[in-house]
Amino acid sequence: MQVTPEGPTFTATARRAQIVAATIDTLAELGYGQTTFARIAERAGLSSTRLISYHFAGKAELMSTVVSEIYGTMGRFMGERMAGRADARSLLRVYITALVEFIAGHQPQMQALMSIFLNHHDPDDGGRSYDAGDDRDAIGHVEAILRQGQADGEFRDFDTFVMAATIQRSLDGLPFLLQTRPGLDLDRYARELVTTFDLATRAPAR
Amino acid sequence: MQVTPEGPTFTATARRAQIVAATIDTLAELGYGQTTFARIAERAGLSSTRLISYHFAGKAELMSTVVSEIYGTMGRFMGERMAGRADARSLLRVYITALVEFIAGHQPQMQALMSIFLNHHDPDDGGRSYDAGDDRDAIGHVEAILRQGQADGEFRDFDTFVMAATIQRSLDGLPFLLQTRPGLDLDRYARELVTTFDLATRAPAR
Amino acid sequence: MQVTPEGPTFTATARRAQIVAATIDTLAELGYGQTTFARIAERAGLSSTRLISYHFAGKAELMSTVVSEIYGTMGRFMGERMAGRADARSLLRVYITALVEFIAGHQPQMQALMSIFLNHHDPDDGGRSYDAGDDRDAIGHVEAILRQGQADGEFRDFDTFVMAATIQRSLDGLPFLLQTRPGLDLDRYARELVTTFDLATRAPAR
Amino acid sequence: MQVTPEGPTFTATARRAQIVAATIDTLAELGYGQTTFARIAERAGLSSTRLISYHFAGKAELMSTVVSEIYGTMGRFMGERMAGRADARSLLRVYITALVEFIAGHQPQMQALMSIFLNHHDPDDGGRSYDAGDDRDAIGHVEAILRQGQADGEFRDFDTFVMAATIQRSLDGLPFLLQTRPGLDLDRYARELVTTFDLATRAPAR
DNA sequence: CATGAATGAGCGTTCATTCAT
DNA sequence: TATGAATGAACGCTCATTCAT
Repeated sequence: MQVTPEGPTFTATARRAQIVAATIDTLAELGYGQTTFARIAERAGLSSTRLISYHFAGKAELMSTVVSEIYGTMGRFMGERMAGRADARSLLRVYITALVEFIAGHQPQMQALMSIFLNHHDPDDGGRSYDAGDDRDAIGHVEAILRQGQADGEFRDFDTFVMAATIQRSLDGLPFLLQTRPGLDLDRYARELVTTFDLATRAPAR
Repeated sequence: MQVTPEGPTFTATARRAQIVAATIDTLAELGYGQTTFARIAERAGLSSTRLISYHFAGKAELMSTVVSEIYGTMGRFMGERMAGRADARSLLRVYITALVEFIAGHQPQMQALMSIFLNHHDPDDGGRSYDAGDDRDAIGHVEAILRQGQADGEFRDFDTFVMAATIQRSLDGLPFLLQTRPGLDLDRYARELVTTFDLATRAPAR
Repeated sequence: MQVTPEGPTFTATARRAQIVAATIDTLAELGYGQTTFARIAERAGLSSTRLISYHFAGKAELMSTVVSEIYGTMGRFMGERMAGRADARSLLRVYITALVEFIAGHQPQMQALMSIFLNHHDPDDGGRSYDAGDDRDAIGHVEAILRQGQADGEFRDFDTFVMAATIQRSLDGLPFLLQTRPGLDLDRYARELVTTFDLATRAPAR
Repeated sequence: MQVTPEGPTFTATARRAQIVAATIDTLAELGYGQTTFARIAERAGLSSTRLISYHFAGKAELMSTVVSEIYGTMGRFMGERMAGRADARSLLRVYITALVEFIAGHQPQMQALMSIFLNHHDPDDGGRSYDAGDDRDAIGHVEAILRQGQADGEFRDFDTFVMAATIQRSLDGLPFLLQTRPGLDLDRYARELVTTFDLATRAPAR
């Protein structure tokens, strides 16, 4: 007799993934305000919203699942790209280039994230949005690179927090730019950002 | 005999201003999704939501009034600060410094704007948000400065659109940063940005 | 010193007439349900609905004024046309012909009447509509003619109430017919009705 | 294995029927203007108006369901009664007799129909009421009988449209008459109408 | 005679969620 | 695992009317 380990069934996992995908599309297309269980169910081809309530404890859990899922994918992608880099200038260049590439390839996901960050106020969390917590991670990551560069003498002396926030913002803004300019040349965009922040960060020649 | 031109009464103007102010506060504090007539009325101390419907044709008109009001204030402020500047480096420096100052002094307004831009999809406008149209103006303004700098030989050869968007994003992000770090030194923040974008834009010494 | 007799001012009378006219147009065009003080005021070019409340005790009084006004006009018109007729066949013929003419010349008024009859339930009157009371008058008038015709031997023996109601309904229906068939030949319509009810009512030849 | 075709559940059908019935009663008793979801729910004994919104897409769908339902019942009734009749005089006689009987037995339904026709302006349909479309059907049906009678030489030469409209109006008016005279003898009413329109339509003896 | 301001009640509709299988 | 049925609360908005001048 075989002991089946406890855990979500295959079917359940698939359903959850399907619902998450439909939620991302709805968020990207209609915005947070219009993203209702009814519209998600319609897009996912579900017979009723009941299935969403069944698989997720509530709207909050659904949204945080969406966020986790996207961050997971992004984290794995970035980890692969940045592996084996050592010096800060390379790390920063690769960070920017890779993130532009990821964002370009995951536009709906990025728009979904933005929608959630700016709108989903969790009442149990004192009304705080996700933004504060989650975006700090990204900024922290960049800031670590910048600090290393300064320690190694590669970068000039600037406020690492301000610079990290500026870099992160320039990347986060890409989805909005793409909305206005769908034909934007992304390689060029990455190269321009790399050059801009290379000039802004590097230590002056002696 | 004086002909008094038709127009809104003093009382009406005051009420509208009061409602707009309460709307901005609510948007900043609770986000667009939670900004309902009931909550606005409560914050403004109105007896019922009916007074909002009385003074504004609908939620859309209220929101666009909020946007116009804030943009008006900001435009006047920036106009005063930038008057008399001629060279691009000065203009850019003053633009960044002044906008940081304005944003720091109008945090709720800025958060209200962001809330509206990202959530208020006008169904009559094909579901488009305000963002596309209005933010382009700000980017266009910065881009004009950058182009002038390149034409005058002050700035190096970069993509003015990408650079303008990057600068604008670094400024737009301030409210979020302040939310996380309320004690942020704004003078320093402005100085860091000025330095960063001065290094990133200026023509190399020959 | 002249003693001005008590009573409505000229201005007031004019305003009331203006409001009544706008009400009739609105009723005819949009139906009772859409006939609100706001829409009446708009059509009458009034600055606010307050003027209607000022001149009429309420919606009920406004509506009953509309009814009275139209019935007054119609009564005077019919009275003139039927004067001098003595025999029932002539009276019936003239009644039908004249009423068709009046209705054709007062379509908005007729549609307004229908709207009110079918929709304006007066809660103080036990929810009764105008219909019962007012339409009985018209039927009563026709019935009197029919009774006279039977007494004089001109008409055959039929139920005068049923016949009167049938005749009145055929006339009341004209506005709806005109709505569907704007080009309807009214002279022909009147002649057809006259023939129809002449055949239906007259005593058989001996 | 039996494939059960998709479709409304038994429970859902019952609920819809219950709501439709309550709607008809409310329309008949209070008129269209007072027929709100709240009053319908109250009459149907529903816990909230939400149940109506749950089973019908909106007020428009509810009203058109009411109309369809009544027309369906009426159509089936009339079809049965008129089956097997061939000559126009018989058809007309049966049509009048059967419709009087049906109307007498379905007074609330008839009043509900009238309420809807005269008040439910569909904004998506250019503000047109149901009246134009649906009542034309009834007139068209009668007109066909009249044309046949003329072609067969049974009826004299009259305008079939005017005559059909007159006949239909005399029948449609029955609910209002019954409101004023609840004790009206319906058999007699039908006989009087049959005689009236027989005299009015039949070809003169040669 | 006129009017701007204000109001409570009610409208149809949509929301996320729960109940009962 | 899935689903139809039901629900109370809240939404933006419109109603006729009243207040105060």
